Amino acid sequence: MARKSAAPQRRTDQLSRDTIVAAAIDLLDASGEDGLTFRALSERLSTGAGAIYWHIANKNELLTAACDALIARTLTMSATAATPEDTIRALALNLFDAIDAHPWVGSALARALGQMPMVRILESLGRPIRDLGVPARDQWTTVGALLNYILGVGGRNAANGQLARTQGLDRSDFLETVSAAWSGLDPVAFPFARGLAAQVRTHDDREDFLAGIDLILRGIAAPRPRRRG
Amino acid sequence: MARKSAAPQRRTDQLSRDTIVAAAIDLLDASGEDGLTFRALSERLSTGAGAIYWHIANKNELLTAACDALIARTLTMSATAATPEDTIRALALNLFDAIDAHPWVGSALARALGQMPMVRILESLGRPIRDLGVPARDQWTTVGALLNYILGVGGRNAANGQLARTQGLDRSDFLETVSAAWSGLDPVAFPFARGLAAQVRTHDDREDFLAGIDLILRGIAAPRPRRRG
DNA sequence: AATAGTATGGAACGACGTTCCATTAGGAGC
DNA sequence: GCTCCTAATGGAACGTCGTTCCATACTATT
Repeated sequence: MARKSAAPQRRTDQLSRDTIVAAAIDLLDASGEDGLTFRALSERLSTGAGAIYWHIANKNELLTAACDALIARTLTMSATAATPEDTIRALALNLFDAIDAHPWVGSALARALGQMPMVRILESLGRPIRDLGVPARDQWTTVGALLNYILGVGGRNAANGQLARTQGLDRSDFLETVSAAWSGLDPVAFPFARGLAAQVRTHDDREDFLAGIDLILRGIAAPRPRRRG
Repeated sequence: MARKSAAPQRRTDQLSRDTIVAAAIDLLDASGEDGLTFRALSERLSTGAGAIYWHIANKNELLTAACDALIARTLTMSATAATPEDTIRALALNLFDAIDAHPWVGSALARALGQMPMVRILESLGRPIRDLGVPARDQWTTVGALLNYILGVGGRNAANGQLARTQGLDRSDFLETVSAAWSGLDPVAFPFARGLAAQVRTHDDREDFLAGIDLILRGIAAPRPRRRG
């Protein structure tokens, strides 16, 4: 007896949130931010968009979940080091490497404001910050400063990855272009940027990131000026 | 004599890049990042998408141009203050206020890597950093740290604005939700975040931002440890 | 066997960025 | 004056996206 349409073949294994998140991470790693679409996801999981939406509210939630899975994996690697400073340094470097390897994490983090992935990072930074002797009333701003710095670097890294993918030029080509552009800036209006053009070509992102962390750590250690009132 | 189709009525005034950028800024301010579409832009300028594309390469370039116009306007307001520290503080606060008033600038900045708006900020930070006595070899990382911190805050602000617009809840509602969520976290796994839940509700973004700038300034002023090698 | 709730796969909708194209105004050369 | 050429315009059309909808099929529970 003929049905109205051919019956769609059903899967035997159940689809699950974790399966979907794992597939999303694969897609993001393979094709960048733009690679995560419900069509590509459907094909990869041999299903339809509707089935995915049964487990996931929307794309943003999926992106945050993928980001959280990766951040959680990254943070569990970070053990405590000899000093609180070294713990923070190691933690920050682990995050940098993770974001560098998966640039989409940078932009996903920025959109996951008070949610799990950020909370995890906050928590991991919290203990060493307390161990540094930062008084309770300063802990909020201190961890915030570190977090914002890391987010800033992460966001830049995400933009870098996105640019490289869409423009099709690799990192050194891009840096060469920027360096040349800065060299050609008006020397009266932009003397400082002109002077930095050479470093655009030769700098090392990872070293610079760590130098920034060290700078902030020095700021944390420095005595605070007396408050007003 | 009848033509194939009604002749489209032509404008007498010329469309220009500046006109388009100005209209884009209006749309972004009025309706957020998602408010800038070529359809809305076409309607506002009483033209078609094709005419806009004659002056602008693509949406990303338009967004960067809008961002640059606003950043340029913001930075020209910033005069030099009594001390280099105060100059940096004033500059950073001007940027914060601009991003706070126009949240889309935060995410536009992140995507405009080596381009004009970033160069402008870099340049404005460069002079006071030199005046602080930062040696030439450290200026790159120093200005980078400040820039990344500002970008991080900007990105968070952008996400905030986007969230508020799409979810339809205002800032205090959102903070209340986050604070409640953090209070409900597992006290064993997340003691630090739990302890910060109250501050989520009561903190002041602008003050915290300035506290972060001060922290970094203290780090800049602190003596650097001797290098290896 | 009947039913209710859970889960699936794919079609359809509306909106977006971008491309294409027919058309027009304005000036240069004659 | 007229013709050409180019800069510019306005809107239709294309392909893709996130999301919604719905007919269908499994799986317990009665």
